[in-house]
Amino acid sequence: MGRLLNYLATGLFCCHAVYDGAVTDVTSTGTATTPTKRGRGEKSSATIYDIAKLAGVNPSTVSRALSKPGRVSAKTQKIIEDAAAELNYQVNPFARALPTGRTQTIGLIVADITNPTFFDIIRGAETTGSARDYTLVLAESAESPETEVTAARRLLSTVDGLILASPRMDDDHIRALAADKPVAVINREIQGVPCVVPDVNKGISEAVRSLAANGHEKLAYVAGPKQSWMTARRWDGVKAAAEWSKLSAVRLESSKPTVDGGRQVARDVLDSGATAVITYNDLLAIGLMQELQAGGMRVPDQISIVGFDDIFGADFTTPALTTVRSPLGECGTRAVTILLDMLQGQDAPGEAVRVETELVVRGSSGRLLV
Amino acid sequence: MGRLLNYLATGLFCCHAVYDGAVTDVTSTGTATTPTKRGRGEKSSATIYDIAKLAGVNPSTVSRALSKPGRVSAKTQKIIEDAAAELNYQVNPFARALPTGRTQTIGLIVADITNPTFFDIIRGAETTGSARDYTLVLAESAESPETEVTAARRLLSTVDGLILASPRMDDDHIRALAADKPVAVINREIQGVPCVVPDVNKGISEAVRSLAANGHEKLAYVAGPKQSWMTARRWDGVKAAAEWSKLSAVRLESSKPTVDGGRQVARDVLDSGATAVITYNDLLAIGLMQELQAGGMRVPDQISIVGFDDIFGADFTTPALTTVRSPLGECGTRAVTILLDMLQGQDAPGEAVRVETELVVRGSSGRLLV
DNA sequence: CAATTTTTGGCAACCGGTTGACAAAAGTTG
DNA sequence: CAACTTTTGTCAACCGGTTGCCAAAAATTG
Repeated sequence: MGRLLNYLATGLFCCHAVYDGAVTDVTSTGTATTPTKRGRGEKSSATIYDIAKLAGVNPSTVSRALSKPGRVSAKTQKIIEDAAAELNYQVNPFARALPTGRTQTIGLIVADITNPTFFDIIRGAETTGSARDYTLVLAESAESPETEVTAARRLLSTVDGLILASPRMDDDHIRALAADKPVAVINREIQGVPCVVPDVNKGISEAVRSLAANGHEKLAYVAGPKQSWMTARRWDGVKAAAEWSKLSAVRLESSKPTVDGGRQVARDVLDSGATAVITYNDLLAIGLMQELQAGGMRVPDQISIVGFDDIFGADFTTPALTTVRSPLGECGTRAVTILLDMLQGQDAPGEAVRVETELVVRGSSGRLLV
Repeated sequence: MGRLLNYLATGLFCCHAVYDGAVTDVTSTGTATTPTKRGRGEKSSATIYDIAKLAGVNPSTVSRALSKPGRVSAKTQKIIEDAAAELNYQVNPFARALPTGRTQTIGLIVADITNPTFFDIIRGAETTGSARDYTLVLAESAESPETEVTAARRLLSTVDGLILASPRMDDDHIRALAADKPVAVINREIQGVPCVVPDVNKGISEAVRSLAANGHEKLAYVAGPKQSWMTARRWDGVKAAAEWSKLSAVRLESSKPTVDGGRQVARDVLDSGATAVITYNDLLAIGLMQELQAGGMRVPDQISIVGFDDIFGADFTTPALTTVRSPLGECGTRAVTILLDMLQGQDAPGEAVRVETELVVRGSSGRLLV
């Protein structure tokens, strides 16, 4: 890498283009009145100067007509809009961002693009953003707090606001970011920063109650990454619910929150003597179930398994996975809504927004047959 | 939506920020010598003018030092770099893009972000792009040719080059795009446009040969979407391989290339009398297998199922899915490489780049027990 | 050491929008 | 109909880089 490329941004962007009209024919290669061409020979698109010339007004009037509703008379407005449509005008986002700093984009940082947990968050955020004409910029932190901080800093200079999904960095870093621009956090609660968190208690209570009703007495919780705020919340929930239902609960650690991590923890699960397991996420549950079945255990006859999140593929397994569903899509939607409202000058919600979790009963949990 | 928002881009971006040094401390909130502040009160970052002042040179010299290797003397270069490091300088991508048109980004259009088939392509493209200091911009077409064309046009104005993964639009549209800026296509072959396509024949031959060896005589192929170029290639491959192995092959249509579509086609599969099925993709295979098992069929004893692509989750099923793996990650990598080479003035490869497919044997295919 | 070539840095214009200040035009009111 | 207020459009500066052109400085050559 060149010595100076240090200063360049790199990475992965993705953009679902929504377009609600105004362009008559995207396929046409040339227009009747050719707009200004760029020196480098590419056919560039029309500018507000082209429109101004065609409409017989000043460029700044065009700018106002196109972005300040009500600032120009209806008559001029019409003329300009027609000219814009005729020239097939599209704003140059760079030119707009340069003086204003506004980019019509919001950032979203996730730990791992390929982790299905985040799909729904991304989807929800994207959809909600699109509906309000915002583009979502998503960065990956590769599960590393340092990378996450760097990515967040980098992103913050390019976007109007930032969403952190299951952040791994510490509270102070997040507050520092929030001091610069609007920030919303998903899956973690931080004083002074707007947060959207699934309220795990309802789903966990349902799960534990269901397990108790099926004759289980000893419960194991397979934890996720230590830095994850959620892994602690879920364990708290499990402990509390188990106490309430008079079950014993033990916490086991996993090496990583993946299918592989689930396989590796199978030994510990067996050793613990638990007949029911709740895991930090679905991937762990799937790996665990595979390994247990490979070792001859019957699910759910001998051991019940309950996952967390209800990710894509949770119903591919046999038996299909019982899981506590987090409404991840809704989290994404809520976070974007909060952020955009803040950008429009509204206050952030005083305390964390809670969304409900619920138990999805499938085949991997049930009555204990001894 | 406002009357003028027509002119705005909306959507979803994602960006994995890679950073290879130069910034000493991303966490520091204030620097010793405060750079220019923006009117709106945000702490904005240093500009080349700040650097120029600090280094005692002209801004244009700073610009050259930072982007034209070898244009300034080593001594000045050093002074400027030090000043840049001290001020924690980062280029303003908008300011750079405005005069040059170069954005250091490439576009990638996929049919559906949540379709796991594309994960590996995205990952591969992202990784390769990052390594060469390019940002990937990804757009979703929602499986619609029209949306795809619109998204492509929109994107093309913002990126330096475009990658189309499994495009649904027709050849002429793609050629029109390619006339404007560098374009590379994945999963489809188009004369005159650089393409990266998995060579399905090897993988399919292996699959069919393996099925024949296991005593199967009648084979069904469950096709994907009509517009998909690949669905035809795969059927061609299956037909040819079946003929070679003296199997009979029948083509069945699916309503959509999803788990649900797979479930729906189960009836037709049974009616066809085939004892082995190859599907257009893994999702179809998984749905089909679920439905057949639900109906009491034993896989693979009574019917063998082979999917396509080897997506995330293909091994969640019981039995795990046998599938023809497309090296999707490699496709992404290759496409980006071609594109970046073109951007550096190299010629596009004269004909399609082929990557190998291979059979991954898991539990869902095997000997027919009658 | 003068003449010539090459290297290096500065000037100024430009990319395509936005926006504060201001004046002309239009509308209101007494 | 004059005086005053409001609406509407123009001017010009600015955002932060890039780059062609030119002259000063340095290096090379005779």
